[in-house]
Amino acid sequence: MPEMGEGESVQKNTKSGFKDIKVQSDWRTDGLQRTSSTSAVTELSSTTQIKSLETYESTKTPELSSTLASHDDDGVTQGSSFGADADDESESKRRKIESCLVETNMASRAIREPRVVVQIESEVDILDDGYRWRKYGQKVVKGNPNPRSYYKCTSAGCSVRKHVERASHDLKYVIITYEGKHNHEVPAARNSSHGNSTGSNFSETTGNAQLALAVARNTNAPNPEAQIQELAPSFDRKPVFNNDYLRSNFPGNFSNEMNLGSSFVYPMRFPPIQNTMPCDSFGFSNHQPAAGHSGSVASLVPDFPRSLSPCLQTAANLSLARVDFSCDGKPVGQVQTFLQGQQW
DNA sequence: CGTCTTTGACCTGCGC
DNA sequence: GCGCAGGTCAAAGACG
Repeated sequence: MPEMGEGESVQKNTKSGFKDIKVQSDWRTDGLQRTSSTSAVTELSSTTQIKSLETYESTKTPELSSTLASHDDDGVTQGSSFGADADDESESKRRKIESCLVETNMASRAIREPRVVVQIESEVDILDDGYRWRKYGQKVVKGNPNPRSYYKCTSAGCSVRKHVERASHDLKYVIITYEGKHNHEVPAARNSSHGNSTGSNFSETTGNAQLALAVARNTNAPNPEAQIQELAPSFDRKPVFNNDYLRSNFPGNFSNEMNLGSSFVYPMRFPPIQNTMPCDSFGFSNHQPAAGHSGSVASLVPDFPRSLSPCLQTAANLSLARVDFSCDGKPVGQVQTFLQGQQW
């Protein structure tokens, strides 16, 4: 299968010297076959499903986000396909899938597992996102010579899972897919199972990866409504930066409106750190304990773990596909339309 | 000893 | 029904 440029389903910023982080959130219907993001997006824009979506959009209900976000991520998840499968998908199949997007998603939203896909340029496969994970399996997936690792959150009662794999199209990238939502705080004593998470020793790429992971975190919720509700306070957390990491670099304020299913990609640039910038510059408040988030970019996004802050001194680009951050200030860098013609 | 990784086997869904 | 592929289980071993 031809490797497609990573570009469609997951926007990629290619500024030299910048690390790219892509986040793609998704709620999917269990068992629903999915097309690649690319195809799904394309199709949605021209089908009646869109109308339904738009209707929801007008009310800006959580359902909209979840529904729209349902465009797949499998193309991303499977590095080999990365959206390239779009051409391979039969029209009928795609339509079948699309037809399910709204109805099924709506009907089964409660049981749907939220999914967030993150593509990170990282030299290491094992990235610390603040939570503790237990590896429970590894599998070589078709089209990707690199094995996919499966992890579960080790916290009791937390069923969040993630799988990590190298993108077949570019080994520099790690694709992480999160499923589920953590029902607990970031472990206070974070001896991550993912090792190299001691903060300051992170490589640049690792650091960016951490950021991306954190971005992905909590962008998934069993119930979009619940998610949004949760996200709101999360953004208000006050960051405590022990290591002067990137806190002031964040280009804008994340508001309480984090719409998964955004049709935009926000390339977020992380210029050299400026330690003098107050946390409030990001719109963070103090109502959240800093513990567990110190020295981290965690505060930039919901529940950002403290350990995720590494080395963003060097600039980084964040492309948050389908993760809508409403910023007081406009995102640094251009806002790219992810789903042309779609506005939700 | 507790935690985590490894890895082969098993389960399940889907397409033919 | 069969085979394939993805996902999960669980025993065994490694490690601190």
